Amino acid sequence: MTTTSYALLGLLVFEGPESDGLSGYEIKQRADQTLRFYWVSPAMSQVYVEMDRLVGHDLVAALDEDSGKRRTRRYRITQEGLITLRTWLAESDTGFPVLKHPVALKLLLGGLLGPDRLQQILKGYLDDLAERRRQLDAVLSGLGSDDAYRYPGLVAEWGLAYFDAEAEVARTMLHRLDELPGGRADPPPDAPMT
Amino acid sequence: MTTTSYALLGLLVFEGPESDGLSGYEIKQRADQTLRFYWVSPAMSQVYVEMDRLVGHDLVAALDEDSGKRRTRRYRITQEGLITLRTWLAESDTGFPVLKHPVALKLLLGGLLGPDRLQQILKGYLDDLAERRRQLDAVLSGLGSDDAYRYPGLVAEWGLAYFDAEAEVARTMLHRLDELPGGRADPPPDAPMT
DNA sequence: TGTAGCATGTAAGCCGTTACATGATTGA
DNA sequence: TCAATCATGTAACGGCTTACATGCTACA
Repeated sequence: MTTTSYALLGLLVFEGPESDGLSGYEIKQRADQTLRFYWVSPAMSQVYVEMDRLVGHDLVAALDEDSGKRRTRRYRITQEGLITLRTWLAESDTGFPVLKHPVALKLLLGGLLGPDRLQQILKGYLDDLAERRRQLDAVLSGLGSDDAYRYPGLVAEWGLAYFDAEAEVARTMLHRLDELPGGRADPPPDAPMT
Repeated sequence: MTTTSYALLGLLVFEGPESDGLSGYEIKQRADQTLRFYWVSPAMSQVYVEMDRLVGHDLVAALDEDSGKRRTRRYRITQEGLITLRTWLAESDTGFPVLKHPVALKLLLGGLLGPDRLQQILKGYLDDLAERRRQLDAVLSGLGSDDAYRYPGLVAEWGLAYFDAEAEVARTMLHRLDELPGGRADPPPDAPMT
């Protein structure tokens, strides 16, 4: 059982006991709306693999629904799944976040690129951030004020704050690069780091 | 060639042309000091695998140094490596950062845990953040004011700003959880999300 | 003399992706 | 009727980790 397994298991919690559950397809959609922003949204194929595993551990119950010629397998969390999830939440070691930040990586090697190009990259990042922020904001609005989505709401706010903080830092870096000497020109291809 | 390959290749740039280069062991140490904070620090074994690959592409030159009975293989970036790296920096699609945030994930499922335990987790996160911040601050101090480390310095400042922003959000969440109704008590094990 | 640090690698295996394969249903 | 969406899966493979294996060197 990986963290991703628990994350997907967690998505099923929000359906409540009287729901039919979610299809793999729907699980993927929920993951795209929530998990994507601070964990990962696993590939469609991986969702099915995880569900098989969870069913194997009796943490999830699968029910096939045949309507016409099409089979839809719906997944619900079991009592055991709920207990296991709660135990994991309370007792597992909560690791430190892992960040893979290609913009920071390129900034590190800025000496090879020069402030100009670096600023282009940072501007691109600002655009991407604005786009993501919009998406997450839409998700937050979609949650409504329902008590059941109180915690997801908090997480979404966390995400928005993170995007805002990143945008501010990126803008700061943009200005810092202006002040840098040796800017405005490409270094020759054999120049060492300056 | 993965992003991690380029990241490790990038570490060699800072050695300059008149250096002997770095041993795999030293590369790992540099990665622990810098890459760790915004990319990954690959396992020792992976460092050697990556170096083999880079040497295979002629982006890195390896030189064995036999002192006594011990062999140390030192790696330097080649001209071709420098050009390839610069091209990658300028032309590769700079993806959006990927964040794996177990604290946010647990907060999402806060309904199963109750504000109390959640606050413990957030406090633990604040401790971890303070520790990381100290480490990164030490790295930044170690860089000195050498021009060669100007960009690494900027990245380190980015990291510090990120840690500070995270700490602030975590503290905000801590207070929000106080205001939440239904706190201060564990939900019964069969309670649905509240 | 023994332990921490320096130094290099191989093997097994997990997690997850992309590519592939198949087909039903809905609506323009 | 065609495309988008719903729906489920298998196969191949890549990237990375952990565990394992080996040995030197400096120093307390």
